[in-house]
Amino acid sequence: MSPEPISPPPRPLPALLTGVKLAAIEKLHGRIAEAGHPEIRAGHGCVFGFIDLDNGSRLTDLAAGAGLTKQAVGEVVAELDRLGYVTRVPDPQDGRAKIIKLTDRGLDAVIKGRRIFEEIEREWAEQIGPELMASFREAATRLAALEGRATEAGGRPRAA
Amino acid sequence: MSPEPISPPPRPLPALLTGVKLAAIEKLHGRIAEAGHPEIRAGHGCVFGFIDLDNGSRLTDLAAGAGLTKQAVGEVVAELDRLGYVTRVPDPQDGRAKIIKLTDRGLDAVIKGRRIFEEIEREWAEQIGPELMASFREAATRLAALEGRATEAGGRPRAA
DNA sequence: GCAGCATTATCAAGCTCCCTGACGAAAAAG
DNA sequence: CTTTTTCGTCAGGGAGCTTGATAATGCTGC
Repeated sequence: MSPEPISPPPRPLPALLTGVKLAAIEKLHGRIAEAGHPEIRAGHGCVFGFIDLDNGSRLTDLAAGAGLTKQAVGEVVAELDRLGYVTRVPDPQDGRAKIIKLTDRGLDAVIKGRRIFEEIEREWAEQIGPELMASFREAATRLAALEGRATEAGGRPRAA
Repeated sequence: MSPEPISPPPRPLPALLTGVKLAAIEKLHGRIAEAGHPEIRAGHGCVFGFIDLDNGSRLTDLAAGAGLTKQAVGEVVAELDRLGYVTRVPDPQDGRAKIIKLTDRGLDAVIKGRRIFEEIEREWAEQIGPELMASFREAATRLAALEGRATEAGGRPRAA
């Protein structure tokens, strides 16, 4: 008797999700570069994804939202400041804090980024059907909520 | 008049997928540790996920499958060797190559890992409904295929 | 049979991203 | 006023992956 081959492997779900996620991020950055913001990298999402568009945010709040440390987000903010996407102004209410606010350029990038996300989802919906795409989004939302990872922050930094 | 608030943000799909993926990986590693393999880390997937269970694989093939460089995978293989999950034997057909083969312990880990993945999917199906879960998987599969990322490898390492 | 090129695995160095730890300044609590 | 907490930042480190270089071996054409 042969050693009873154990293959074939089932498709691991995490691998599929990684593929989809990477594809989305690739598309986003390609198009956002074309749209006039070639310097934006994936790592900037911890700021763009959580900043208050109207009033700005404090570093601590950005870090909590993204589920990263203040140091990590602080470095990203410093870079975005250098690139002209955000400014840091002292908080008039609190001498320790600084308010991180989007510049016009930064706001433009965020708005375009959101539009591109919607665009990508629309394209995918055309390819696999709107109902399936809607199910995909709903399932992802519910599973993420189930596991206590509503947005992308779990609570503590990188809580593995 | 106020500056016309632009919020609220839509839920970004990549963030949701990241959450789901992280949750799955967390669960997997927690349970695989309980199942007798506490040393296994997420990074080991580039070997366990692509190795030929029956005949073993060459480093080059593992790297190609995982979409990483041979150096990166080589380091993981060295660690798994140290831990007793794989062995490296010279390829009788090719003096340059070595065949990386799972030990009994390694095979046990892979099989248990697969079972746990199935288990997690089953649990999720109970929580959100089998039809929705099936749709989720189907959509993920088709989207990953669409974007040329069938498994998790895109071709070249980290092709961003 | 041998020269030239491709391929295998590995060594070395570096980069990116994120963490822990420690700190001065300011606010909040007592 | 003193103590404790919070805010942002500086410093250092580690994990994970990259590019570059190298020795040994295989393959192909002559």
